[in-house]
This record gives sequence, structure tokens and C-alpha cells, in this order.
Amino acid sequence: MTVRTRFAPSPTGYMHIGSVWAALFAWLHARHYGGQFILRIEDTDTKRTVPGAQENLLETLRWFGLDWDEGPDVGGPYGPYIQTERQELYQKWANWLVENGHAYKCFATPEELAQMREEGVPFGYDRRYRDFPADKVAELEAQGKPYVIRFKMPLEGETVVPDLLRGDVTFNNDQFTDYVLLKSNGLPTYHLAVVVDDHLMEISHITRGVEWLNTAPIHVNLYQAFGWEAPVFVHLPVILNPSGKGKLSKRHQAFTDSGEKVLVRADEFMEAGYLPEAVLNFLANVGWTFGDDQEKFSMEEAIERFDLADVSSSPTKLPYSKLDWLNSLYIQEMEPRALAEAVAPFLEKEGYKVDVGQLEILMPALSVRLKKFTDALPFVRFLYEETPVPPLEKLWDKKLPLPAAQNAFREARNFLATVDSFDVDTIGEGLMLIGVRNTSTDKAGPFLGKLRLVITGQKVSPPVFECIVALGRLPSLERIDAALAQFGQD
RNA sequence: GCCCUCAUCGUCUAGGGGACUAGGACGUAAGCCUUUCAAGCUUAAGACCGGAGUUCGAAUCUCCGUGAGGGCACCA
Repeated sequence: MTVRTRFAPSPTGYMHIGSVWAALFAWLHARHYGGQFILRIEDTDTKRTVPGAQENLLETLRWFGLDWDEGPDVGGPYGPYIQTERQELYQKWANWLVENGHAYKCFATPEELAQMREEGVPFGYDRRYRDFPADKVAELEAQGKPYVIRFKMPLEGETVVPDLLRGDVTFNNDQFTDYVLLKSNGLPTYHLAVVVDDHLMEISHITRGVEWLNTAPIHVNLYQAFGWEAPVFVHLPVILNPSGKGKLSKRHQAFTDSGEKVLVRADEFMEAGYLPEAVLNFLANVGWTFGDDQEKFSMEEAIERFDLADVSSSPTKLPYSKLDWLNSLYIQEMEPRALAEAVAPFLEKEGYKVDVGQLEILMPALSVRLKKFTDALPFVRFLYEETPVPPLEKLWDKKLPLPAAQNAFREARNFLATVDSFDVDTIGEGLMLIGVRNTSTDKAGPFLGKLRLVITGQKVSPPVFECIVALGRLPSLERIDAALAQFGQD
């Protein structure tokens, strides 16, 4: 049997990173077995549908490279892939269940339901229309009374849900009532839609969060009523909020130890400057282990080893600090040019006019310092903004006394003004010599620190030589001249 | 309240009766290196939720607690 998995989000909000995680696992499984990965939009709750959410879902999957073989945009032999476009199908099968005695029309009004709930009727519904006489049903229908179609859940016994990760999970049937399959507006509930679609689309493994485990008995009984073979159920563990309680959600914004906002929406990861392949690598390490004590791997490598059966069933938190670590590894592998191009948009967003060639000069030195693209900002700001001229007291110290400092800056100024080849190696060599020569220690450090402050306005920056080359000869000389002026005339 | 799931270092995890002195990774700390900050290298601290049982032997199997999470809609 071919493996066919699906990702079936509701367009009720923007893509959540936990959804990406679930989609990734379904995708990896399909790819491992050479099967298909299907995208289906579950938009039957029209009241909660958010405009733009569907687009965001597709865009996010594309950004991550989680490609689907069938879906709303690409079509496929089992379409349509949007549930609101499959209405007749659900109606047809709901009616089939009614005709075959597995479901019935229920005319209970919202008021009646509310009253039952108030009276403490279990599940808020007492199955009052389950065995309603056929002629009475016809009568009510003739009167145009609105109704829903409810499933006849078994009244006694047990239902066993075979779960790939948890084994057989047994539920007593007295814990259920007759659930609505088709709403009065003609649209299906999740229970009907998911079973009909998964069957018709020949899905082999259904992956979803554990929050669905408790309703899986409905689905198991539905498959039975239809006489269909159920797919393999895979109830994935929840992703918890890293700090605080409950599952990871936007509603309870959490913060990391370092005080940063915990990212929840997929597009927040893009905006923060993470690489999609790094995020996927990170997610793949949660609830699944690549093996061989190896945590950095490509999705191609993951596909070779992945199997849903190996996924952990324990709830988990996302280890965000590992994302930073992994992302920094991926950044270090980038070519300077590509890195510069990747960083550029983040600088442009800050209003800087970016020259990628100029930026590229800094990248070999910078790549090792970035956990994510946005980290580049403080390191390269000196290229785009005037730096304050440091006060005199910042330009010398014990290891570099005032006269020596002045002398060193003079020499540096002359050297940079006249050196033929304005490249990192050449100026580095020259400036090192100047630094060493003018200090009581045998290190250039004391001088280079002051020079860094003059060039970048900061105590922390990429290596100064790179900074000077990237800034360019004239701007660098100007900044040194301004510093020199602080020493006054002598 | 009822039902379901889960439980190894701070975090993500390996392990599935003896190979466990419980392994790896991130993070943390220290040292080295050094042009600041990083990176890199070396080292360190750090865990089987508790209690019963099964067994010659339990992190591993069973039960009971406890804790955490989830579900009980004409929402998904």
C-alpha cells in the first residue's frame, strides 16, 4: 500500500510552529516511503475562518520547502482539496449513514440543547431523536424544521483506537454521545469531514495532535459504519510552552531565559532571520532522533531514516537555544556573497541603503558571530551611521599612554592614507606593527581597541581590519582624523 | 467531576531486563587561544518523579500514587 500522509490545517489563524512540526513529520514519512504528501484545507468552520490565513499556510510550507503532491493549488486526482468545496460529498455520505441506520436527523433546537446542558444532561444531549419514528421525522422535515445529522455511537461496549505511538487505547462507549456529523448549515463537522476525506483521498497514516485522541473513537466507529478500512492513527505529542504552562500558544506569550520573546508563529521565525533548513533541522530533533548522536543533518538525510513509528509520545518543549546553535552552524556554511544577500533585506528594513559588495567584505568575519540574520544589525550599523567621536579619555589608557596613543593614530592615519593595497591582510599587518610598536606590552590589542572605537563607535564589533576595509579608505581616514583632533595641537 | 495521554541532567534526547560508573547535544561554568565580541579546542557540574511488586537482576515489565498535559461543542 502506498503511503499517503496529509497536512490538514484550518485557516483559522496563521501557521503555528507546532503545525510546521506536525507537517514536517507527515512529509518526512511520505518522502521516506516514496509516497505522497497531501495538503488539504479544513475550512468547514466558516465563522472562524481568517482572511489571508490560507495564503499564509501555503506560503509558509513553501518557505520551508515542504512540497505537497496534491493540494488546493496544484490539484490532484482526489480533489477538490478544500473542504467547503466538497460539501456534496459529505452530504451524500451523511445521508448514506442515515439510510443505513448509522445516523439520524436531529431536530433539537439550540434552546433545547442549552436547556439540556443546564439540566446537567451528560454531554448536553440526551439522544432524544435517535429513535424518533420515521413518520414524525418526515413530518418535521416537511415543516421545514432545521436539523443536523447525528451519528449513532454505540450505546455500550468499548471502542479501541489503535495508535501507532501508544498502542491500543481503549475507551468505554458510555463516555460518548451521538455527535453531530452534518451541521444545520449543511457543512460537515470535523468528524465527518476528516473520515470521508481521509478515506476518499486514500490517506494511509493520519497524523494529528493528541488532543484528537479522545475523539478518535468517533472516527473508528465511523469507519466501521461505512465499512471502510481505517488508516493508521498517529497522535503526535503536544508542544508545550517553554516557560509557563500549557501548550505553546500565541495567547500566552512566553519568554526565553535571555528575555527574548518565544517565537510561535512560523513567520516570526522568518522575520527573526532564521534559515528554513535550520528550523526544520531543529524541529526534526524534537520528538524524533536522527541517531548516531548526530543532531545536525539535512532533510535529505532525515528522509532516509525517518519513520513515524519512531516518534516519541511524550509532550515536549521546543529547545529554542538549540535553534540558535543550529542556525549559527548553517550560517557559518554560507558563502560570503550569499550571506550578504541574506542579511541585506534585514538591513534595508531598518532603512539602510545596502551595498551587498561592501557587506560581503565583512561576512567572513561576521558569519561566525551570527546566530540569526538580525544579529548582524549592531555589527554593521557603523557602515550606515555616523559614529560619535570618542572623547579623549577613551583614546588612551595605562597600556597605551596618551603620547603613544596619539602617535599610533598618526602613524595609522598615514599608513592607511598611503598603503597601496587596501585589503584586510595588508592593512592588518601594518596596523598590527603600529599597535605593537606604540605600546609598553608586546600586543597590538590596546591600540586596536581604541581604533575599533574610532572606526565603529563600538567596543564590540567585527575585527577592525575588516571594518576598515568595508568602510572604505576615505571614511576611515575621516573618522581617524576626527579622533586625532581630540588630542589637540601639540 | 469524568475520561485519555505522558514522565531520564535546566532543556532536547539515547536506552526497551544484565553491555549503565545511565550516553550525546544545547545551555551553564572554568581554562586555552585571541584584536573586542564570537567561533574553535579542553575540562567540569548536572538526570532515571515516589512507593510497592515481578525477577537472581529493573531506568527498562506490572500496579498504586504524584506531577504535567489534553479532551468532554452544530470549533477544529
